[in-house]
Amino acid sequence: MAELSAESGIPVATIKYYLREGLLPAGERTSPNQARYGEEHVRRLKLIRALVEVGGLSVATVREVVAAVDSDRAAYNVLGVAQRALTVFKAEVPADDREWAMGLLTSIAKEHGWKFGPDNPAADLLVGTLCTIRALGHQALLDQLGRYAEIADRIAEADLDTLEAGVSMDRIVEATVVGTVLGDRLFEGLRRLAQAAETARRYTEG
Amino acid sequence: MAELSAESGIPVATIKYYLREGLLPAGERTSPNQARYGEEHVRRLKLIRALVEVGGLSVATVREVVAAVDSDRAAYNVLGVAQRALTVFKAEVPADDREWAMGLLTSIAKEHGWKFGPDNPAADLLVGTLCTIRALGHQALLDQLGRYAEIADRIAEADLDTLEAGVSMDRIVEATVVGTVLGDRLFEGLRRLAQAAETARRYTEG
DNA sequence: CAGCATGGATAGTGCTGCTCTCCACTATGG
DNA sequence: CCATAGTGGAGAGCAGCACTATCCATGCTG
Repeated sequence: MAELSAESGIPVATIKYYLREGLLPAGERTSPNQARYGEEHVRRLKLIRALVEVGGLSVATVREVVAAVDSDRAAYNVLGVAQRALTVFKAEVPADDREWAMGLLTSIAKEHGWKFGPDNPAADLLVGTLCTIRALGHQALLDQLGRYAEIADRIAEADLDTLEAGVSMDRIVEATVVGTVLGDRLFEGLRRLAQAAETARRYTEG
Repeated sequence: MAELSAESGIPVATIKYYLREGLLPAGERTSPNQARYGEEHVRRLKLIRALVEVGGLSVATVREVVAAVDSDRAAYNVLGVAQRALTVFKAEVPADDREWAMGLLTSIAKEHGWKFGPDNPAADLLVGTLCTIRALGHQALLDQLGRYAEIADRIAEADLDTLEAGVSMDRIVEATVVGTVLGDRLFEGLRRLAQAAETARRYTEG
């Protein structure tokens, strides 16, 4: 275990904590008080740290995510499982606001051929966010929703191409998770830089 | 204050806490133990809750953000101030990894005409995220970076159009903050739905 | 066989975001 | 004029989270 700690740079106490919390599978036992840890444990630890430090996920969420990574090796519907664990909207909004947002979202979805059930967490996030934006009175942002949706289609294409491109089947689940969590952060950063550049482009010669 | 609490749905104790923490400006005093709160206080409370609950910001970050909203009414360089408060990457990466990521980012930035200083928080976020993705061995995601950057340019255009469209000058700072924080969440949701749709499109008839 | 490391369990720590209690004071209804 | 309830303000308290430290029986190692 000291070796695993040295390799990953994570304190032994923290590794024990992750073991307890079920984020990291137990090592292969060689005796009642000895266990062997392999490459996959190092890999898993890196994934955990990435999700926690970069992705900002809670330990509880990471547990769900790695459970999905471990169980659903059928790759089929991976995205759904990952999304269910990763996307949550906790604040609550009035029912009639929800209805309005749902209507808006449904019309957008129809335009883009998106389908979702009533319990879809991404739809829930969107409905909540839309309501919040409206409550704050930023109509202009809502007016652009269609345009943003169009761009989202572009991104999704790129996302799926990424998965198809270079990922072996036994890592596709992990790639999906990384692509979702780190992909969000990546895009956040790119958007910020692009915003700054666009601002400069528009207002610099003034 | 009871009135303010009723109007906003936030407990009095919490409002006091926000006052103490400097998120909410003090009300107009009418006597040593009485103050009047106006429309702008309700508005500010809504903003705080939106940033905390939907945006997931910490109280400390919200303090910085509202400080920016209050001070920099010159609209000029608002984005920079908002970005500085909103974008942080805390995990650390080895110096040579950083260098590699910086090189990659610089070449992308050159292609897109993006400019940034060495202390730019968005660049920092990107460098850290790129290093993490590489450490996890997801090369495919890095290969798509140029494509993502292109899409980021599209989004930034939409973002700036949003600001120019319907926002009066005295709210442009708030609109920037909302557009950044809630805009990220909004886009997250759209991306998820689009991903699900794209997945269905590609793999359904199988 | 001495001594240190191991897996495992339990308790403790520091931080965050409230929440509760107390206080001196004052607006207000009777 | 006075009892009551509500106010702004300050301090302590509390629950949850992500660790971190301590302890222990065991067993491997020089």
